[in-house]
Amino acid sequence: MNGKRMTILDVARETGVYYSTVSRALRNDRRIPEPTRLRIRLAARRLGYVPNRVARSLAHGATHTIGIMLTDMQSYFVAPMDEFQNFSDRSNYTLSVHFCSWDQRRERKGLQHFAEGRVEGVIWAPVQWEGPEFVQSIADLQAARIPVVMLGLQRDQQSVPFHQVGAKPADKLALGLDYLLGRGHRRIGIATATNLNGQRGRLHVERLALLRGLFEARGLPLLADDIFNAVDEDYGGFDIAAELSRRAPPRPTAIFALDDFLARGLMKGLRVLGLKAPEEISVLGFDVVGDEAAGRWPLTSVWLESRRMGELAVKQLFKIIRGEATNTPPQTIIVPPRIVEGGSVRKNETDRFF
Amino acid sequence: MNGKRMTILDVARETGVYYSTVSRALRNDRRIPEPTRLRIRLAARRLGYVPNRVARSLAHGATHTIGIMLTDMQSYFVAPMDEFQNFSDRSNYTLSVHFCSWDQRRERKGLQHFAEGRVEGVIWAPVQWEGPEFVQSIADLQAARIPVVMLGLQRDQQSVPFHQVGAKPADKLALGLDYLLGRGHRRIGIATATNLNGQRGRLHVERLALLRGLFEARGLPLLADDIFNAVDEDYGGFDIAAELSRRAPPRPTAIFALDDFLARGLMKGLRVLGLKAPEEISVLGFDVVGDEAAGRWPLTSVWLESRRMGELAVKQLFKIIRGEATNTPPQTIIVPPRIVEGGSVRKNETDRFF
DNA sequence: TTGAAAGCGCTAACAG
DNA sequence: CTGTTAGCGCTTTCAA
Repeated sequence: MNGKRMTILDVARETGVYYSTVSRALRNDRRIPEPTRLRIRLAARRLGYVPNRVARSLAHGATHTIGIMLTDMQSYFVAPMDEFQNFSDRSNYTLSVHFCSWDQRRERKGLQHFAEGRVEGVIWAPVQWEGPEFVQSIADLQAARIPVVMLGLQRDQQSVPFHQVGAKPADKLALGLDYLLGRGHRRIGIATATNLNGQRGRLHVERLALLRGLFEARGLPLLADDIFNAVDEDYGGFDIAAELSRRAPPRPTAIFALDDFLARGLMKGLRVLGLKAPEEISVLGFDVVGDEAAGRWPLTSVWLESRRMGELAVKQLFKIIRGEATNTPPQTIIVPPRIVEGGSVRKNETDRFF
Repeated sequence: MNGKRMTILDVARETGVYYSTVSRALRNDRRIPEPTRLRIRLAARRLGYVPNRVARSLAHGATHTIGIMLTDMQSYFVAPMDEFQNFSDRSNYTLSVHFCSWDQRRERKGLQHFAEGRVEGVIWAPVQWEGPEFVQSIADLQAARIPVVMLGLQRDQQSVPFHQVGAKPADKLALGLDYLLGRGHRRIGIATATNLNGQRGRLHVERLALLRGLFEARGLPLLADDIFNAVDEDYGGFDIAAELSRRAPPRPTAIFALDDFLARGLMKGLRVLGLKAPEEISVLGFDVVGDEAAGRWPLTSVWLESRRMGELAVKQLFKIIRGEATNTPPQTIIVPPRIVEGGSVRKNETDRFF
């Protein structure tokens, strides 16, 4: 149980060849004839040899690893992570993932760890785009000369020396609003949740402000009563649905729900409460997470495009790693907003029990 | 921008000391006098030196890294991950996380990667507890002599040579059922979702079967009509609430909801629909995720205990790593079930080990 | 306290 | 095709 770990030297001794021959055989070097290779591989297996990637990396100077730094373990990172995995699998790279739990100190430590571990690239969705920790993290990464692609966009877009991949909230909101206008809606309500704690609440504050501006810019009235501000973190959409069903017309003919949960909860709530969407009231979602393929929700919505962002980010990173793109100047890749129309509903549109 | 990376040799040259002195200074070796240390650190910073952990690991033979292999990025892993992080931070270890997306091949590849990267320990929540890939993964890990703690319990509990930390579904269900009986309920309904795809559906099938057995064992009748089987992945609890509100008494006085989502959706649905819980109907949740501290839900429930499991797992792993526990025989650490009433802890048995 | 030297396990350039 | 050798960047004895 406690024997020393095997090395290529042990395998060499066992097979009577020189250890560099073992090294070659194990890496399937075609210069070693097939039978010898096989013999060596077999011996390696038998001895329980496990290649040492630490030594390997040191020797040829490449770790074949990329670091992923994320704020937390949320569903919107699932699709991007999937893209990272697929792409790096194909390129024979592996991922090292860190979650900093929205803690900038942890984030910085993690990035340093990546640098010291000589990952060949980093994809980073930062906690914040400012502050001393942020600036320091950037300096660290630059000192370490590691290619970095940021997930998201910095507002002013000037001070970050790395590539960025993201979407502009204002563009997405404008697209959504104009979509509703295009469908003839003139009294549009907003479902939001500005009082929630943490990042989600902050996002809602930002979105509501932007949207207000867009209403104004279009000369569209926005009644205070038509802003539905949820306080239930998980089922706020339901409460809004209940509120709507209590209201007699005239009421908004459409609701722009400013996040995924809210939109879906609202949709479901309206259905359960007997208010027909979209006949009696339309719902437009925002940043809906998930794959179109799944098409689980008959919910028309401004798409989050997280998979697309992930894909673009990892592709860009590998471009840099492969030297196909100079690291300067850093590019800002803006993912255009898109509306996905619901209706591609799953079979069990009508829920049933048995 | 494209200069070579600095090494301790560069720092040594810059400061005029021998490179081993630099190595010592950088690791805060007290044999190097304070002023020299400072001078060296400053020079290192100035040159943009970043220590090379690959080389460091090779030299002293310890990577100070532990590998975490998880099935996917779900909320029930958030608390355990937090425990892993906290504990390894304190021990000056770092985490390398992999998600295999319920793909056993990916899982195995990832574990091999851990082995080749010489992680010092692995915490592993397996996709399945059987099958050739599983067996192979175990063999790999054993060959690599890596300490492993499994998250979860194998049903028969015999064939896995590693420590396991988990809870027994039957115990948890029994605790829940007896809790309801203790509160005087005699007609108890079940909210489940056996037809969902994937792991969640499978879990429901298992839970429903176990619970049926428990009803029988207690001579308790279980009406077919009182099994509410949701088909909506996200808002099934709502549909069940709607169904319940349609039913005139006599109806169940309590519903045992067999997962977190279902329970919370049901609870919220009942409230929105005007059925008072628990006055008119009681809801007992199961495997509710989250921190008691948050106490966000006034939902009495059999707790998932994921944080506790994470804590026990990482502690056990470090015990092995530190040699404080022999790796044989592997222990099975069973986390006792617990009911949390509306966010406050009810019962806390001492953990049993076998 | 610091310098010198021997590795850690492997890759890769160069001979043979 | 295979052996030889020189590192990769660092830690860690062992001297001095």
